[in-house]
Amino acid sequence: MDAIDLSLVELLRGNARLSYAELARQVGLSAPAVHERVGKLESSGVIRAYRAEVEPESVGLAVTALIGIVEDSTADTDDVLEAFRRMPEIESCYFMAGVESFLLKARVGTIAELEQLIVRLNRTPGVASTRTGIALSTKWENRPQPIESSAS
Amino acid sequence: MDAIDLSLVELLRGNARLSYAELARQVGLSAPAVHERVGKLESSGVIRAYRAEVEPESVGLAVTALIGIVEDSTADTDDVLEAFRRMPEIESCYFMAGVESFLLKARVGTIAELEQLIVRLNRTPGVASTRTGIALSTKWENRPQPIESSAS
DNA sequence: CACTCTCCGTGGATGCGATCGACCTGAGCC
DNA sequence: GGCTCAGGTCGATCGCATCCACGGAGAGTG
Repeated sequence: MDAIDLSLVELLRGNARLSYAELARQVGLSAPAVHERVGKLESSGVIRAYRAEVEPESVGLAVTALIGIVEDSTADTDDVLEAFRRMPEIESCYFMAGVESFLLKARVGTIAELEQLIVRLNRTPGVASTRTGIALSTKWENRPQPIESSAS
Repeated sequence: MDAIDLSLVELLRGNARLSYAELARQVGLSAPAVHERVGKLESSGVIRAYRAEVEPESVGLAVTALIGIVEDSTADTDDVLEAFRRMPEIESCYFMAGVESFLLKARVGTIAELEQLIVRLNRTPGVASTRTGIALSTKWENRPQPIESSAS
């Protein structure tokens, strides 16, 4: 991870569909050199995936909710996680410090579907309680932040 | 937005670097047809961006926090938003129902930087109080969910 | 110092993909 | 029927991705 790798990561965070030739121009190397560097960034796990960012409403996901989860005393955290993993509505899952062990971000089409999701969450073994907040609007999400030069 | 558009969106959510030729093979159209459809999806705002998803630690962002914001009675929500927008650490910003008007997801390098961010947030005009939860680990994030056939 | 090994690059060649323009076809409408 | 338009296909051209052979800088070693 030198300065050029950081530039490549930053460029691809801004636009994942840039061609290798274009990346090469931006960082001042040849296209094959860039190709190899990006390949290494991918296989070393620095770059995890390339994703199109989609307006959720236009694919029928109008409701966004953030849900805190309190585990009960019998909970096996791995089992709880596995149960969450099987619920496709849960887009993100953070393991938190504090009373609420997890914070989930879920997207569903309707409030009725959200209700069903919450019921399922509360029925999940190991879950003591849930606390749901509804997002009225998403001002922005996953905004890439400029990278400073300090990494492994 | 017909079924083919939905397939294209889903394919690109899974891998934003697929070539038009490959997309064309997957959906059973010619490459120019796919090119035109994707272009329309982009300009109509369904596809907002293409982003590389990066392991945060490897770009020096080891600390993730979720911060609830309570506005005070004098707050102008637009001004508060604008102030948040100028803080690059804030990756996502949701406007919420409930006592806490906003929920922010922030990423910083160190706990000390998080402390500074929280101080800045509390000093922001219109902000009455903040409540911060620290993510010990991110189990997953922005997982694309399979699309059902029902959209505009 | 000179040798060598390795890493990381460059340049050239080649086949595939992006992209443009010409043309085709079916639906809706007068 | 005949027009028009949206949305395809096909073919051609050019740029890009990708493979390969080669070269130079720096570290370790006699």
